[in-house]
Amino acid sequence: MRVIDLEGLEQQLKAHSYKLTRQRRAVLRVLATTDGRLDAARICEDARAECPEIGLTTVYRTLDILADIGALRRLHLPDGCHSYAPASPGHRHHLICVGCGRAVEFEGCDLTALVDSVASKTGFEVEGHWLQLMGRCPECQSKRK
Amino acid sequence: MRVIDLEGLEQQLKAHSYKLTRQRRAVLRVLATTDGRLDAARICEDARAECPEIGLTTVYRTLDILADIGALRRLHLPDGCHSYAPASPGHRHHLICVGCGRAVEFEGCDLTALVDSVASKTGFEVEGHWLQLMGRCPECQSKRK
DNA sequence: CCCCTAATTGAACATGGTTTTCATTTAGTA
DNA sequence: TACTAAATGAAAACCATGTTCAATTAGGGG
Repeated sequence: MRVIDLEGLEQQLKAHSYKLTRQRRAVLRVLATTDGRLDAARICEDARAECPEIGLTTVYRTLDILADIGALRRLHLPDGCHSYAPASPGHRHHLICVGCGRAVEFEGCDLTALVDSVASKTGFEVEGHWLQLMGRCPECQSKRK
Repeated sequence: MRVIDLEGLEQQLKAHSYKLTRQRRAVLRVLATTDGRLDAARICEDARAECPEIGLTTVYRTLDILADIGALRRLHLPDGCHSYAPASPGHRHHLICVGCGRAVEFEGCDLTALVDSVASKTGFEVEGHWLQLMGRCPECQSKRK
């Protein structure tokens, strides 16, 4: 199980002058300690272990905040949108397991050559890109036999 | 206005033994002749010029079929999912205008180095990737002044 | 340390896009 | 032309997400 920096997340919230409520703490803990697929409903369910009265509404609100301040990235999966994965600062992308939904960050994509060539061919101003790798994590590979 | 191969699309449907109905023809024509944003509601609206009785249900069903047989690709935009763009056979990606939603295909991404490096670092079997460029098309650039 | 106030919350309801249901129509074949 | 499975449209169901609003609470000022 991957553990990311729970305190760091709390600091980020405070830095943006958001209050640290029990509900938000619970959501952060789920994000910091899970490695599977994270949609709002699942996060809510897990968060109830620590904070039983939390509602879906609050989960959505918290996810929005975290995405705004860059602590979280929305993933778009083939079957739909809006799973979430914790995001480090900087330019990163995610590698997503098609078996279990686990998301791993990576960096070091270099698309400048591609972007330049496409921009000059089309006349577009390219403002950004969006890249995800899809694959199968080691656990799901062995489960498969 | 980009015009793609309408007859080709019809052939593809027949090749998969789908019937060529008036409704499907209308949807195909919209796909073949538009270059703007294509969500289901807009497609339905446009298709009514040729087939006034077509319903949204049928549009969704037709889009599903076309995505299944690879004639269409679902695009995921920042504000939501599920716009569609006609897809040529082969390995292509789309460059999408954040202003008007127009989508342009391109090819020639070469990610093998990246994929290999990420795969060996993470132990994942990488099965595929998904890349979209976001930018602003020439028209939307001039509109902006 | 406690009060105060603005921020936060949850329940219920609203919304919007997509899917399902089912009786009716139709494309393509015999 | 007749037949049959596929396709259709209207309506209803669905599901994820957003909004409203009265009640609660975090955290700074006193």
